[in-house]
Amino acid sequence: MKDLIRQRINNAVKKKFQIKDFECSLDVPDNNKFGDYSTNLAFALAKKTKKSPKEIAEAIALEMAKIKDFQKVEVAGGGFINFFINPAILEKAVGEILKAKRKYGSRAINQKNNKSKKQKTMVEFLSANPTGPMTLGNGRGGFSGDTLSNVLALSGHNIFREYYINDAGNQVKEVLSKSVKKALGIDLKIEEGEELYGGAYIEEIARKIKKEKGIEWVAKTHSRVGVLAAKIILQNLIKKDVKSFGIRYDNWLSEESLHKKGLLDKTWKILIKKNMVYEEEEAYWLKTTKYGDDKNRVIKTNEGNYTYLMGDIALLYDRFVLRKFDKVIVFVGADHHGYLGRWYAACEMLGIKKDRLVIIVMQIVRAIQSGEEVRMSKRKGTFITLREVVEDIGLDAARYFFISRDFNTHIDIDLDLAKEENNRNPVYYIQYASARMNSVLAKVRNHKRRITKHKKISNLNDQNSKYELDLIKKMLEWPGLISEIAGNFQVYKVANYAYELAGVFHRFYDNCRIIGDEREKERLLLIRASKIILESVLRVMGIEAKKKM
RNA sequence: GUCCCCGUAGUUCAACGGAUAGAACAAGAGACUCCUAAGCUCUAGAUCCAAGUUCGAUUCUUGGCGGGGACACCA
Repeated sequence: MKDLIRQRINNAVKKKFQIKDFECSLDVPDNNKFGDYSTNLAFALAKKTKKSPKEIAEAIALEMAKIKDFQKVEVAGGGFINFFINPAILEKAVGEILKAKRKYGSRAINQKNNKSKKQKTMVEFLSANPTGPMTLGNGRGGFSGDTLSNVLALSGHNIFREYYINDAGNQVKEVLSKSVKKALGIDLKIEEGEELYGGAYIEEIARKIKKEKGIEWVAKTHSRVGVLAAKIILQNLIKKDVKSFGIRYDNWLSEESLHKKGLLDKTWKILIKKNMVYEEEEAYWLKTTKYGDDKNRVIKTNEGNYTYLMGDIALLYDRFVLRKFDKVIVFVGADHHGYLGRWYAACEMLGIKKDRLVIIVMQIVRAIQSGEEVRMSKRKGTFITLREVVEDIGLDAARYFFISRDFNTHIDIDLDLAKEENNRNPVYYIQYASARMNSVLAKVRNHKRRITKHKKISNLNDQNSKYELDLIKKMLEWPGLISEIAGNFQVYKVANYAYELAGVFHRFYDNCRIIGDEREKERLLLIRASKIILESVLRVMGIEAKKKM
């Protein structure tokens, strides 16, 4: 719909002012008195043409009013052009929804003739360290990453979901090892200031390892204790939760596997060859400042070990060069924002255009309980697991909560309040709309056994169908929203849209009698269409479309 | 000290640089002989401060103030 109008605008501007290149907005105004769509193009063109916005707007409006897609084209507010869509167009659009069903809005429908290859896109999200259960904060990346993947898939990307397991570093090989040993009462040196993982889960894992391998093995083994513990955590805690939260992955990639394949050595040689490494104070440094980083980074320590950065670079090499992804999107927490510089620099060193790497930085999630922040620390064993929260408030509510917030905003969750106020979670408002749709359709099925088959809705006009029109217009925003989010990654807009869609549906439902009304046929079609859209939206968010409540 | 994010009704969140700053919850009022009242309708209530950019700034720039996070030869 939007594309269509934009095209019409371009034609009109070309005809009237001979201008091809210009930018202007095309929005759905908040207030429907300003039409179904609105543009500011007259302001944009005012400078170029040296005419007043009003003059320009009137000329364009006059031209566009000739097109029968519009019922009315108006100039208002000193130069805005407001378009009122002809209801006949809306009738047709509903037919398209009913025909396309769950594919409505996907690229397959929008661009049938586009044979260009799908973009091969990787989304890495969650990637919680295998040193403990997933915490509350992991919910943000987990659910948003999952949702973004769904949106991108719908918009025509070839999506590959990957979880990166940090199983090769100190945290696992040293800290986790020691933590397990300590839990088993094995004597070991703990340096001052060194913090180990604690809490019940460590004890449980320690017992399990002891049972499997024997205490002797644990006592005389070093890093492999941690590696084993990480494996157990990944298997018994993380993968299990991920599955029950409805999150899917195409691949679980272990950092250790990159080491074993010799990818770090290989990437190291490439960097040496490109003269990107220098030696100073017995360590090796990477010249990341050459590509915009604020300082150079150590890449091999004076003890001869690669730093974590080397692993990241090998990972970039693996994803872009070996596995040939066109684009890689990575979700990271705000505590990693300082790494962006070196990652982008590394990309350029490897000859990878840096816009192929998209890093989404999510702000921190904090938990408040009894008025105080709960400091999450796997080491102290004080943390709130994502599982606890999901069990408390339910998966749908938890998903909605995390998905519905912009990544740039900080989230404080008051746990007491969250439980108490859970029944006010917007997700129920949305699911209630779904339940109402299903309920009406079920009733019709029972009485008449068959829902009318024809797919055309007619006789729409402003007088008798304000609520119907509002519903249709909202439905038609869905395809545009998918492509918008595929471009700007603002996943929270899906959640907002779901809420708005439910809202126009509730108002329609309350104001328009369906069964027994003279417009019954039309309204049933509307319900079927809105069910298609709402279910599509909920599917993207991984939230159940309830049939009953 | 340097860097990143945030500051909007009492509270939680919206608003590609656009028109009268939207919702929800909390407060107050209203409507069911009819498809689910977890819904609908109405009332009251907000842009942290100061300059700048321009037809127009919650949005962009600069400087404050306030909150959060990051600044390792750890990961």
